Amino acid sequence: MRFPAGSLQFAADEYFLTLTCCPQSPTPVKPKLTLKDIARELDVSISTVSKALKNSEEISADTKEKIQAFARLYNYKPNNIAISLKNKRTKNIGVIIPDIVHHFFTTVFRGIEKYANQRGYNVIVCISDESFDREVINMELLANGSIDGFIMALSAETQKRQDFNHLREVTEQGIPLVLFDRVTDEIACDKVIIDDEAAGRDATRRLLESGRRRIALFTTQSYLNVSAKREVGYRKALEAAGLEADPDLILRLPYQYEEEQASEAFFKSRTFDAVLCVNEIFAIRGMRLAKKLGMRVPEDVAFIGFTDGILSRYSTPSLTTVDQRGEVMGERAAEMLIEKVEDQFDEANPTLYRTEVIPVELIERESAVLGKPAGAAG
Amino acid sequence: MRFPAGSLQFAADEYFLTLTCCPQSPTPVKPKLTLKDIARELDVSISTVSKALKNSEEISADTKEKIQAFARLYNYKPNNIAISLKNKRTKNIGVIIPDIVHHFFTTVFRGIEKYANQRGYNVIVCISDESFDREVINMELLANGSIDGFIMALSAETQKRQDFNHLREVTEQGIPLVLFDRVTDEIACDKVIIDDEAAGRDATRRLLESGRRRIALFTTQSYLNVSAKREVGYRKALEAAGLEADPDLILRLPYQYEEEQASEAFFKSRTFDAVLCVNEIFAIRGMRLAKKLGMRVPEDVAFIGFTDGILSRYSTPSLTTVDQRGEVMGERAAEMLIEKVEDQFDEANPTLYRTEVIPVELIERESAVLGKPAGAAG
DNA sequence: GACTACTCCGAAAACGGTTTCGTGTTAATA
DNA sequence: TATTAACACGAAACCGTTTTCGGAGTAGTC
Repeated sequence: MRFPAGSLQFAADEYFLTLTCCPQSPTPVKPKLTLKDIARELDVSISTVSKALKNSEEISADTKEKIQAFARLYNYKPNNIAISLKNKRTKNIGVIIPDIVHHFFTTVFRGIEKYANQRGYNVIVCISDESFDREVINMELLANGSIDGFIMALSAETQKRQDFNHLREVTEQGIPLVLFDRVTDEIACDKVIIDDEAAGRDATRRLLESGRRRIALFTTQSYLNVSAKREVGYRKALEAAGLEADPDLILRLPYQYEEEQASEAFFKSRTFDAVLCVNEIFAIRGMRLAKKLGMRVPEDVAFIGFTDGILSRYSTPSLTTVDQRGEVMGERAAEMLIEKVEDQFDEANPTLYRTEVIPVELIERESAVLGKPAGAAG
Repeated sequence: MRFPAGSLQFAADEYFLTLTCCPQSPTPVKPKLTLKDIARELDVSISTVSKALKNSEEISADTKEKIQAFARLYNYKPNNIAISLKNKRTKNIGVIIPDIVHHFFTTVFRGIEKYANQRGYNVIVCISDESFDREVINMELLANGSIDGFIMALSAETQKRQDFNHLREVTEQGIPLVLFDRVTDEIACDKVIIDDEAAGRDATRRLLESGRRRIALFTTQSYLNVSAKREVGYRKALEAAGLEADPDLILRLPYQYEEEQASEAFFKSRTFDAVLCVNEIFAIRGMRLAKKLGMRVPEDVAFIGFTDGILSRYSTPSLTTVDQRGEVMGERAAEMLIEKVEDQFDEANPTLYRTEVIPVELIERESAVLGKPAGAAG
């Protein structure tokens, strides 16, 4: 069956009689149309079809119209995979994060997805689950052509091991990489972070300014570099106020702890009037425990956390917290990555690697009443 | 530069001297090795290399060893895109969800990612953001070869419109589809759901059994079919207890509401001793308001929510809630999808579509003390 | 009538693999 | 010594695009 050349009418049924192959699925499948199919039906060459569909000057108006009409009628869509192979770019970006249930990563992810999607990119996610091996495996898998670039935050285990060969390999292959939040100096690439030290310092300073004097710190094991930096800021703020950091007031908890023994003992054996927590959950659990032990929040003890998640907003009292601006981080990371990716295809412009610091914001709620910041010296 | 045939030693530096092209990036890039490169270096044909690397019987032990050693040394990894094009399968699955920040979807997603990854599949996520258009656009984009199948939950707007042509198109093309949670009868495909009606009924019954008599319902606009089903269950439980559902005790809130006026008015003008909420946030906000208005939870008013998220666990009082088993749903959805995908490549076995109902679990915490379930008639 | 110029289109290579089939070489067999 | 089978490998098609290049046909010019 052939269509008369020049005719612009096609009978849909007829056409699919030729294409529909043996119905093997519950519903007979319409196989996807290819350039070859169109070329065959319209008695032209594949190259002509390809050019006509991109409105090339090379093709006559008549032929273009005919081909375009046919393509539209049968809803032709080019095969992404073939285009990827040909162009050596996939319009996919790989995202590797330690955990998706953690609110902060979720918001970063949303920022990435939002921006990438808007630029016509898709996002392939892998969750390392804080495991070095899964991070490596997933990266290697994706690096073999599936993606144009990576955005990632290092797993806890990777940070503990300080082994970054998988990252090095990827960058050496010329695959753009953007690290966010959990980054390392060992790898030269674009980075998006917040100034954790400044955030820790400012939060502590605001507590001091509001009259608190004995400020405790609830933090994680120190190999998580963001926690370590927040602790440095905490110490600096105390020093600046002429106070000494009391090691007794620092409680180091496992990243995901369940029992409350350690913290309860801590509460009972120390006196303090404020707590800085390196994340939301530590803060919520701390507040709960404080209330259980008869302290009032914020009157007796004030709490400041990190991560403006759902818990901060809805807890009672609601949590004063450092908003890490996850969504903004995600958007910026995606923007930096896509810029690098698209530069690759232009020319050789040796743009240097940048580290962007996203300004954080202290959101004041009920768990710590701070008043106006004093002496906001840059 | 050639390697002496039969030699198993290769000098890495030498080799890359030939491959390294003009250093155009900050660090000179090592281009990825292809079969062609190996063939050229080892003076064999591309087909021989391909076969040797898959340990084909056709190739002599000597040659295989030589080729495999070379490939290992230079860390050859086949190009995923090329394989996808050839095999017409990508080992990617597309996931389209309305929202990633919502805890329930996050856990489902984790279940999907976990199972898929374990089976060697990657996950491409698109967020519809509850928008019909974004759902359609993303689906069409991915359907053109990027993925082997879809897992999705319908956006709110899609459910409101009842327009499912984009789903129909995809299934007609023979692309496997699994719907979860927010599903529709209009489309024939695999589905994974919980029995929302039974969950609503059982939660209500348990409240009745614990002595509550005036049970309110906090729900969303009714076009979200899961909410509607939970409401049906709620009504049936009341009927079964010989009570009538009081329309005055049903509060319908916008899906994402901010002001608390409506709810506060509701609290002040009605008397009730329990509340069933169709999600976690409604419950948390309800409890907060109740406490603010001087009611004790659970003594004066008990709360049961849906979704066992982070809020349920950490709120004060912690929330008694229906665990929707997001992770299990995700795993099962992925399992069903991959089964369908891989069946396609075997033979034509017209497996019918299944709807799997994941049993839910009522997690009893502080906000509603229920005691043992009475008369657990199946 | 020969030359050029332009229009319109097709052949073919390329992307990086897989796979079928054919073929040259060697060794075993009659 | 001729026949055959097994072995080891290569040529080529294929997946679905893009793109370069060349060529056929027509028209215009002198």
